[in-house]
Amino acid sequence: MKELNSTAHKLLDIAEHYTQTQGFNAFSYKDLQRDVGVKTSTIHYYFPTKQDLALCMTDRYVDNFLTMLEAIATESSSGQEQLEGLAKVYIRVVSQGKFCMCGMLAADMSSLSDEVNSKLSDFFKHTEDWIAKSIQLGIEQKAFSAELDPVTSAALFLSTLEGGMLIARKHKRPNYLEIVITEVLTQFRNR
Amino acid sequence: MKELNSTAHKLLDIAEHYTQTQGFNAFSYKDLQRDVGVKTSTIHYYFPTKQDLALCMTDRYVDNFLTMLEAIATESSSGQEQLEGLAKVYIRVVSQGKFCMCGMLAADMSSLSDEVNSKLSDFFKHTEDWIAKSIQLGIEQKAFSAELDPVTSAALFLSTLEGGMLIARKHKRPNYLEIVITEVLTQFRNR
DNA sequence: GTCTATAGGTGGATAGAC
DNA sequence: GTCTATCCACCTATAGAC
Repeated sequence: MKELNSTAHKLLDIAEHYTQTQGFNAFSYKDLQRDVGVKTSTIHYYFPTKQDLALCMTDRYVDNFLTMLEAIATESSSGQEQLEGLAKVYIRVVSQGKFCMCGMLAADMSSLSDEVNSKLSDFFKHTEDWIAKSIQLGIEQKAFSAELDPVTSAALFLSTLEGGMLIARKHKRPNYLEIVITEVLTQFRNR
Repeated sequence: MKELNSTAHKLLDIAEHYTQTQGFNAFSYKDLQRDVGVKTSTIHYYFPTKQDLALCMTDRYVDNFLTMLEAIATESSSGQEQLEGLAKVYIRVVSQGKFCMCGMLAADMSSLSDEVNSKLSDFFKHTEDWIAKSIQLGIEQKAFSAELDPVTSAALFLSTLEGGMLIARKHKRPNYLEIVITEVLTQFRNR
């Protein structure tokens, strides 16, 4: 990833916020101009096309997200607590009325370049791999059922996060996501 | 719901297709003009604003969906088979490269009127109620664990469908959705 | 690096003839 | 009910001055 100056980062911040709250096709360079205080021509200086913006935004987001996953895994040595740590992040996002940025871009995938789409697929794969490791750890620690297949269960957990988030946001009820996560974790323990 | 003539239905068909494949903000009246073969002014005759289009589209979709749910419940007297029947529908949709129309509109909720948003919330609530009934039935039939809470598990199942669909479509791998559904149903049996 | 100015296209939407 | 013609606001994007 390139080095970006403060203006570029502010632009990405706002673009990311719009993407998570409204979708990639629901904001314009004019919106960024209003919110950041630089003209649209300046925005084009940093991100010549909106596809470039999407690419940088995705790069930065995925980078930060993967760093955060590492931090959660370092902070907690319990597989179950790692999943709960990840869940907490999703719950906080939805309580701000936002959706997962990559989830939103996945919905808007037809508007995005192959390059961005490929990075989105990687995002889901990496996150799933991280979840699978935590589940594997949880099984070894006897917190989760030995019957679980870590890979399949990781797909289920991630699907639950994304889908629960989509519906919780629609209902404006962050607690909805909390409930479905609690339920899937309970089933991981008792299967 | 109003009675709509053949042209209006064709327009809704195409609008629905665009919504499920690209999102509500990613198609225009010009796209409908090209695909249906009537001028944009004619489309405005049927749907004066794009919000009106969204409303009619949602009404028709939800109507058809709830009818389909009734049909599935009638066809199959097994709770587990009812859930599998619903799952099959979602798998077919994702195998066509589409997302759940209400799921997509839920992502685009900031662009939609309160009326449409309220209908979307109802869609998820009704579908969840239907799922809860099937789970309750499955418990009575000893197919699902007696430990399950039907309401909570229904929220989990619906979240899994929506999230699994979002990710499966991103990966262009309908089988992904099939796997997560199989997993959640397995956990319903063994909890 | 940020600006003014503007091009060229597309968005949703309307008036009025047939 | 469908058309032609058109409006105007907005969109992404560029040229060129500072």
